[in-house]
Amino acid sequence: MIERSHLAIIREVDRHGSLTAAATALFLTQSALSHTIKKVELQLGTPIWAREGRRMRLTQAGQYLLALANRLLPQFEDAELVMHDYAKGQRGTLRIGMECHPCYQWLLKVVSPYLAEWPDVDVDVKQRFQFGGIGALLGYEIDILVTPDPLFKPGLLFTPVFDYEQVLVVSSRHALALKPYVVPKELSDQILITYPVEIERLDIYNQFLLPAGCAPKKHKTIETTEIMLQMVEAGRGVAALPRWLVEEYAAKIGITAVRLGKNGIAKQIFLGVRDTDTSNDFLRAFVELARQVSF
Amino acid sequence: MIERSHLAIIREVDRHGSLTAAATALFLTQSALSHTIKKVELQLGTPIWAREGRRMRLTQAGQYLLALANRLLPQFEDAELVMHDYAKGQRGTLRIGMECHPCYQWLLKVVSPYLAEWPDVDVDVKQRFQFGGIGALLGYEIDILVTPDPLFKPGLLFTPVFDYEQVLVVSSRHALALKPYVVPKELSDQILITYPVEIERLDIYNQFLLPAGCAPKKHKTIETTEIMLQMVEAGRGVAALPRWLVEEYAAKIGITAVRLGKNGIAKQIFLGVRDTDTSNDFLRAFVELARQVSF
DNA sequence: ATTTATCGATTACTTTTATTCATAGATACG
DNA sequence: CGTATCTATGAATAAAAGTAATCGATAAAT
Repeated sequence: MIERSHLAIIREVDRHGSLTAAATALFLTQSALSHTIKKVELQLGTPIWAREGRRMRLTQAGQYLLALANRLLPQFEDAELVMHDYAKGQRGTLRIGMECHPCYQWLLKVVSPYLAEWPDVDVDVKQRFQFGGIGALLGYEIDILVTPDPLFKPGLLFTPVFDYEQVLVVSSRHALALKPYVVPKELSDQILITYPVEIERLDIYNQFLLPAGCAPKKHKTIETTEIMLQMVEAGRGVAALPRWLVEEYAAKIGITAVRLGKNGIAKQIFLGVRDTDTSNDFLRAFVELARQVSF
Repeated sequence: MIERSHLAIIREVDRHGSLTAAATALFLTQSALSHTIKKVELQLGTPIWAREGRRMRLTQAGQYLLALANRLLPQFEDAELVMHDYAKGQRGTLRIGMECHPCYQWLLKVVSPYLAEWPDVDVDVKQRFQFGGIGALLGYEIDILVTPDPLFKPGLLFTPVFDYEQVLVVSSRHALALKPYVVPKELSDQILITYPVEIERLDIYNQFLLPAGCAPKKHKTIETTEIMLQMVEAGRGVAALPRWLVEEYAAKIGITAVRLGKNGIAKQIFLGVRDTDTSNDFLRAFVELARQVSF
C-alpha cells in the first residue's frame, strides 16, 4: 500500500536532494527513512531510486510517484486546514428551512451581514419539505427552521427572534383602506389571496375568519410576494401579510395595511435548531445575529 | 495527519453502512476501527460521525472527508496498478537517441510493431544531445542510443542490429549513374549534400574522400532525407546514404545508388544501453525486436 | 412486552510496526 | 590520503495498531 508518508518522503528527498536532509525536514533520522524506503521498494517490487554511489536518482517509477506526491499531498494539506476550520466551528454549510413565506424578505437582511462575518460558512435556503419543517430539522435536511409555529419537542430548541402584526393588505383606493380595522364579515365579499399552503397554516383563517364562521367570496393562491402585492394594488383581491412587509412596499406601490380585528393579530417568528447543534459556533452566531437585526 | 487508511475507513463505513461491516471489508475487527476512528476524531478536533443510537451519521466535516476519499483513493489504487506494471517491466518510457540521421526511417519500422506489443510503454525519440549520444546515455537523458559509432566503455553495452552499405546517390540521369562504382576523384567536380553534422562523423569523408586526399566541389547540408533526395533527383548534387534507403525511394523518384569505391563502404548500426538496464524487460525487448526486424 | 440479535465503545492485553542508536561501507572533496 | 558525508544495516526499543472480551444501548423478532 502506498501511504501518504511514502509520498511525503519522496517529495522531501526530491526537494532536499539527499536522504539525510529529507530526514531532518521530516523530523526523522536518516536511518528511519532508509528503512522505510527499503520496505516500500521491496513491497512495490520496483526501486524508486537508482543508487549511484551515494547519489540517489529517481527511476521512472519514482518519477511517477513524485508526480503523484506533488498532486496528492497538497490536497491532504488543504483538507487539514479545512478540518481545522470545521474544528473551530468556522466552516460549514448552514441549511436554513423556511416555513414562513413572507419571512424571505427578512431573512435576506440577516444573511447578508452573516455571510460577511463568516466567510467560510455557506448558507443554503430550502422552502419545501417532504415531512414538514420539523421533520426536516430532525432528519438533518436543514439546520435551522424559520417558523411561526414552534413545536416544543425533545431534541429541538426554539428561540423567538421577532414579533410582528399580521395585517390585511388592500389597495389604497379600496373601501376598507380607510377603516381603522376590519371585522371578519367584511371579507365575505372579498377575494382573498394567500400563499399556496394548507389552510391550517394561514392565520387569517385560523385566528380571524374561522372563529367567526366567515369565509371570503373567493380564495386564490400566489407563490411570490411581489406579484401578490401587485394583484392587491390592482384591486384584484386582498391579502394577509406582516405589517413591516406591507409598510416597506407601501412606499413604492399603492397599498394600505388594515388591522385584522380590533386588537389585531400578533405573531412571532421562531428559529428552531437541534439541541445537539447548540455548541456549533456559526449556527449560534446566526441565531444571535437574527435577533439583533430584528430589534 | 490524515492518512490514506483513514480515508479508506470513511469510504468503507459509508459503503457498508456500519462499522462492523466496514471492519470486515477492511479485514479488521470492529474494535480496531473504533479505536482508530476515535483517535482520528480526537486529533482532528472534530467528529467525523454523529452517533445516533447505534447509527452513525456523517457530519459536515465527515462529508468533506468522504468526498476527499472518493477523489484520492482511486488515485492511490491506480498508482499501485501502475507500479505493478513498472515492477513487471511492462511500463515505462523508452527514450531513444539517434546519432544516425537516415536511421529514422528504419526506426519507424521497429517502433511501430513495438508499440503494439508493449501498450504501456511510451517511446520518445531525441536527436540532439548536449554532450553527444554517449553522454546522453550515461547522463540518463536517453535509454537507448542508435549509432554507427559504438564506444566500448564500462557501464555501456552495444549490440549490432544491422549491416548495410553506404552508397552514393545520384540522379538517374547523372553521368555516374551507370558506373559500377565511383572513385574519390570523380567527386571533385560534384556538389556533395550531407546532413548537418561534424565532418568526422560523415563516412564519405572519413572512409572515402579524405584517405584519397580528395574533396567535393562544394558541400551543402540539408536536414531532412526527403528534401535531400529531391535535390539529388533534380541533379543539384549527390549524397551518401544507406543502400536500403536509396532503394526504397528509387521506386518513387529518379535516383540511383552507386557503390563507393570498388569494395563499397560497409556499415553497421549499433544499439547502446546502460548495463544497469539490461534487466529491463521492455528495453531488452526493443533491442531484440530491432534485430529481428532488420533480418 | 419481552427476548434476541446487532451495533459501537471501552478496557486490558498482545502483536506488529516504526524509529533510534551505533556502526559499517562507500564516495566525493580538499 | 585522510576526512567529512552519504546510505545501508542489525539489534534494541519505543510507539502504534490490532485483538479479545465485554458492556450498554437499540432495533428487530417473537
